[in-house]
Amino acid sequence: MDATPPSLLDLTSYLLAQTGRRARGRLATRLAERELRLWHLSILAALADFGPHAQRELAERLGIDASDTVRLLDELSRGGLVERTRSTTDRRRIQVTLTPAGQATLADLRNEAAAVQDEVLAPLSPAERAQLHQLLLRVFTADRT
Amino acid sequence: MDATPPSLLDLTSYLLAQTGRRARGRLATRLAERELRLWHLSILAALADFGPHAQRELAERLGIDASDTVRLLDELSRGGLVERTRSTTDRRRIQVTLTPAGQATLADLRNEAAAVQDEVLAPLSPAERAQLHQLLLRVFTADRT
DNA sequence: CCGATGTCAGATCCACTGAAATGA
DNA sequence: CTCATTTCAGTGTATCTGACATCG
Repeated sequence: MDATPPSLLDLTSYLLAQTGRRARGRLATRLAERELRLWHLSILAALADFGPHAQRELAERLGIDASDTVRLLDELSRGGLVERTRSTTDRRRIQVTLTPAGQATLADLRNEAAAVQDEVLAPLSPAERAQLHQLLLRVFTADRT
Repeated sequence: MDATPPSLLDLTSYLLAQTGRRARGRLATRLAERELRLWHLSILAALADFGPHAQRELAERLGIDASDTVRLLDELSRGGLVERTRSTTDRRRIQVTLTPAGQATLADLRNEAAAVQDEVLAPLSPAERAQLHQLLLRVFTADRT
């Protein structure tokens, strides 16, 4: 009596939304144990991958509202994971850099994410997971208008 | 300067969450023009696929909180899309049935959903879409604990 | 046990302020 | 050189959603 309506299962977009929601939820739960949320992970990853950013650049890259970025960085810097230093050339800008502690937690969080992924994708073989990944990647990148 | 961090793109769960969020958002936008939301579609679909439900059954089947179900049904019945009738055998239960108007809008919403899906999955060939659908379906059904 | 109401936390979005840079 | 405009960080807030707690 808890079967999902077949007409919804026929919609790929429904499956996408639901499975995405679950993956999101599971990862969020794990991050919550460290008092972090998904955006924190995204920010740390962006800093690790691309080096220091101005706050505005971070917001733009990740598609977060600038005002929310401020608050997320407040939390990260309170935990000592990032450092804010005012730019000398343009005193409006604030450069955000990843601290060693930030790098360490990022490595941790990546492990958590990998673990969640193993749970969620458990029913698929390694080859199928790779396939799914490639398909999603194409859908995702095409949509970056 | 707006590229997503590669270390996030490596996470299938990240792609899943993001593409899911977008699909969700797009569909929600379309439904909003009809003053409806995603859960409304789910409820109508469940009633069409499985016939009348008690409210509790609907909540369980769709994984919605029971308290939210009440409010969603309030809105649907205000629009004349569903009907609530108290069960004669168990007077605590309320049977929810789909009205003809509900069936009509459901058909409409399915078209909208199909259109959104075409947008989102545009970069994939028909064969690839089918592949993606199958993979997601397995992930989804396995997770119905 | 079921339907219904109230409420709370999280996320997203939007408007605004003040400081600093830029350009006519 | 001055004034208007734009850019940036930061604050405040409205809204929506999902989850929970409780009541009849």
